[in-house]
Amino acid sequence: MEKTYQPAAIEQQWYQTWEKNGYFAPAAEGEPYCIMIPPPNVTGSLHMGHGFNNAVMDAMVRHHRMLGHATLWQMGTDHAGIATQMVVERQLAAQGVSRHDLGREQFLEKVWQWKAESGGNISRQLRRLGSSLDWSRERFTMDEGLSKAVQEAFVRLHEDGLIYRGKRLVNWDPKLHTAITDLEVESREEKGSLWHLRYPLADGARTADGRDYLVVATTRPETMLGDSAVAVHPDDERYSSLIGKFLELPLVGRRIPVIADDYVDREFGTGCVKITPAHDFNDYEVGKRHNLPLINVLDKNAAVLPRAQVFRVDGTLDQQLDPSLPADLAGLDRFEARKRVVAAFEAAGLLDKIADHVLKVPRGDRSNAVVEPWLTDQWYVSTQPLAAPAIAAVEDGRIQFVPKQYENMYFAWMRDIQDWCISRQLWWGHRIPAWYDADGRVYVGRSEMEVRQKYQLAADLPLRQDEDVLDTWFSSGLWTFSTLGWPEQTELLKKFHPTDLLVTGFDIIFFWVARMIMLTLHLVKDERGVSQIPFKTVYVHGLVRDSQGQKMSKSKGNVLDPLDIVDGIDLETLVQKRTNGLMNPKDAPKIEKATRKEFPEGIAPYGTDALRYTFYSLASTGRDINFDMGRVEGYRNFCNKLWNASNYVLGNCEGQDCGQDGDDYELTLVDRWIISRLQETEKAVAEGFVTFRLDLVSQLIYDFIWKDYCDWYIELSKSVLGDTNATPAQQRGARRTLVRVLEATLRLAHPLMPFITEAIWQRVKPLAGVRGDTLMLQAYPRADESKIDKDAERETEWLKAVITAVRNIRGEMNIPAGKKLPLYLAEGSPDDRRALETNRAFLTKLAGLDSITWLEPGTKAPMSAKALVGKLQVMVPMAGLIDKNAELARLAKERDRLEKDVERVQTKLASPAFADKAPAEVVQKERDKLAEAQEKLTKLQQHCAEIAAL
RNA sequence: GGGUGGUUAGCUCAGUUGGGAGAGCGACGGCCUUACAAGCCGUAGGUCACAGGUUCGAUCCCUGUACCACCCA
Repeated sequence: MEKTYQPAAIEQQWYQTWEKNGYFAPAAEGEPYCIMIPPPNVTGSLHMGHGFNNAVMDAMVRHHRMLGHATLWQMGTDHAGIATQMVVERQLAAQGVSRHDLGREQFLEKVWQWKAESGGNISRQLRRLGSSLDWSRERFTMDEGLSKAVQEAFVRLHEDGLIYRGKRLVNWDPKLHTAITDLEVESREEKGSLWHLRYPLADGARTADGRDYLVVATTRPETMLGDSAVAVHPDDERYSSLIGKFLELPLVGRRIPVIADDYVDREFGTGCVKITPAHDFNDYEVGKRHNLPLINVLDKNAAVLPRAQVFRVDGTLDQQLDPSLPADLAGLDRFEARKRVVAAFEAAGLLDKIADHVLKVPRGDRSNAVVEPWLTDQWYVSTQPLAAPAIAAVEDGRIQFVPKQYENMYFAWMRDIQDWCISRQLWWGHRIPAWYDADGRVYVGRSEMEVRQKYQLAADLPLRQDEDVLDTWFSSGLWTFSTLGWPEQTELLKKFHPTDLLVTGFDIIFFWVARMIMLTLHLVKDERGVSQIPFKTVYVHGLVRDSQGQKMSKSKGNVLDPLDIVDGIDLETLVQKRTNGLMNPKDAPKIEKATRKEFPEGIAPYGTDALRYTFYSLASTGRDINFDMGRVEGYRNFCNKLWNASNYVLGNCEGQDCGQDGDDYELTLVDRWIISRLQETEKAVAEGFVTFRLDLVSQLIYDFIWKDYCDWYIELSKSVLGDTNATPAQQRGARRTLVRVLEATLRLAHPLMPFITEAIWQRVKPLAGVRGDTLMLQAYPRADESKIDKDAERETEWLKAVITAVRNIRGEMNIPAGKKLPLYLAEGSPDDRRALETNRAFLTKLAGLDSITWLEPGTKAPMSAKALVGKLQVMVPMAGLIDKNAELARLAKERDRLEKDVERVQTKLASPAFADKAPAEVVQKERDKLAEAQEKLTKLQQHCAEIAAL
């Protein structure tokens, strides 16, 4: 192997080998295990969230594959209706072409062309992360098969009465010209104004205080054109006499009633609220209660219409109301119209006042345009009937969320679920399988032909298909089964559905998880006709943030590209990457400064394994994952440690007899100890996988490799392999242990760090007597409890404690590491004596000793620096080595510690309540602790006195 | 306003039936000891946000407060 760890030299090569050999596809044998990738957006490029998410899935998948399961982790992307259409439109715009210039068909060709050229970006990036996805079964939501599934789902839901078409108020994005759902709207507080407008009372009516007008307060004056009423609170005495009277709507001249409704907040503004049912969700509800007309005054661009469109609450046209609107406002954008309306009120003396006001402004998450509540015809999924079984599936445990607390979030949303608007006014997406005749009657079916047949329509009756497409999330909602061939009952579907695990961020529980559960339960049945769930477990993880806990975003300039951490990036390129294409270019200098400060040297190439390990170490149950580059570096060092340790093992074992054949070898105490520790680690790791605690798994493996194997076992092995006194059988035993433990450890760590483990394993396998082409397909280590050796562990702990005691003296006394020391041991028990004899060679080597003297009782020891291991006194003579005052200072520290201990335990034991009520064993433990500490303290004080007397 | 999660070492985070607080990074001191300076050895550093309560005993259980974050209205 190379002398130093070079991730770039091994990663891509191994990935290609794995993929080429088809190792990612499910094995023919074994219990099925399946994860469907949350389909990345086809326009997307890899971000830290993907990095984390896929690292987790890959660990689970590799783990199960090595457990011998037929493991399928299937790749796929979604077509991202709005995002993709925007990307392609932007490209066209650069050439001065709009999609309308091209027409629908040609535009879609352009999109497919774009997809072919640029859609594979994310796939390449996922490969770089080592994701063992089955690429041979890669799917795309717009593929023929999935499109068929989408169509089938729509038709069936419609037939079951769960999809309907209706005229409703929707969130309209006037920039993208499409409806979007609540979930795609982000409301943020922005500064605005509250305009107080006077509406004159009609028919000579007067307010209680004698005015001939009411004042309404509004944040959106332009919508007054569509007012249907003014509402007051029914109990508001200021206005009670006016309820049922009329107002004359300024600028428009329409008569509108004063109505009473609980919705009104008497404290807000003037207590009078203008009601605009066609342009506000709350007003829409008020309008329904009072049967008010819905007066739409805006077009699809949110510009004022020349004539209003008036509907009744049931969606039918209202032809009685005069739809006239002020001619000078027609065609004006809503914000321009707002200025004109306010000016007109002011000119007419009807502007009461303008107050500053902070309000929640709804913006589309894609376009950032202010979303307009707008009255349109849309398709809806009726969610109530779907929600009940979806709630039940989680309540009764068929589906489990990990961590469990997210179930509450799910329930809360499901119990208050709104019908889901699934139509989108886009071109890119699944066209809605509905046809209309000239009278606007709607027919739903799988094709025009089927529709004619199904509804017995004349062959020559002109039909036109609905122009709209379906929400991308509708197709994503079918993901777990559409990707397996549904509606056909394919073998894959039978074998792998329900899938086992879904790994996702909590932010899309509503967008995706909940909808998948609803749609799957309704549409997919097993052979006995029982509803299937989409997955058994939902592993919900937090969002990756920067080390300060800030959300990573382009506009904040704190995004990290996972591959820049893998490959490294120089500062200038990083600055450029972060400051290019900003929505707000003014932020560039600030971002540049922060970036230069945070990464003065750019980012070093840390490799995929180190990046992955960092993700695992942060994969605890919290909602935020604060990503810290310091930890990546730490885990890169860990990779390096493993690499170098393996170099040591190979150097000592290649070309040597490693005791693989026959049983002519001997295991020392420490061989048995490391084997025992390995079993315990394997056991705990298995538990960590079952409970999805990859942070604990990563910590266990880290500690085992670095602390147990490298710091102790390898060091101890040197005293056998480099010691001419050791027998050949012992040396064979040591080599055998070195190699076999390393080989098992590589298998243990492989799901987390696939590349480095594979690269090393290839060299280690022949020494360990293992066959196989790839570590990927080896058996995952399982703990053998019979090899857990408590005696070996106890004795090794003794050995480590004595070595540490000597090292402590050496370190504190500034004795050079190379200086060999004489060691005296006194007041030891027979156990200590025995442990010494078994471990004399180890102790000598690791503590750097030139002699060990066991002092029988009564024998006088030279004046020494002392430490205690249990009751055993560990002594390093001071003569010529140790300064009296230095030793006194060291002992003082130790004495302080002991005194604190004694005091604390004494206080505890002195409390009568403790002795009476605490369990006897706890009390006894405290007594023992006190006795031991006191004895140590006495000895220490004695020792201090002796030294002080020198 | 309602809800959820969080607050542990300078920083990023663990802490699993309540019984002497841990890791990595950073800091300090000493070492190129033939796998590894991306390293080795040693050391320091925490009234576990705050206030109550339950308990013999609380980082852990309960209540409240503060602050942070997110979700919903």
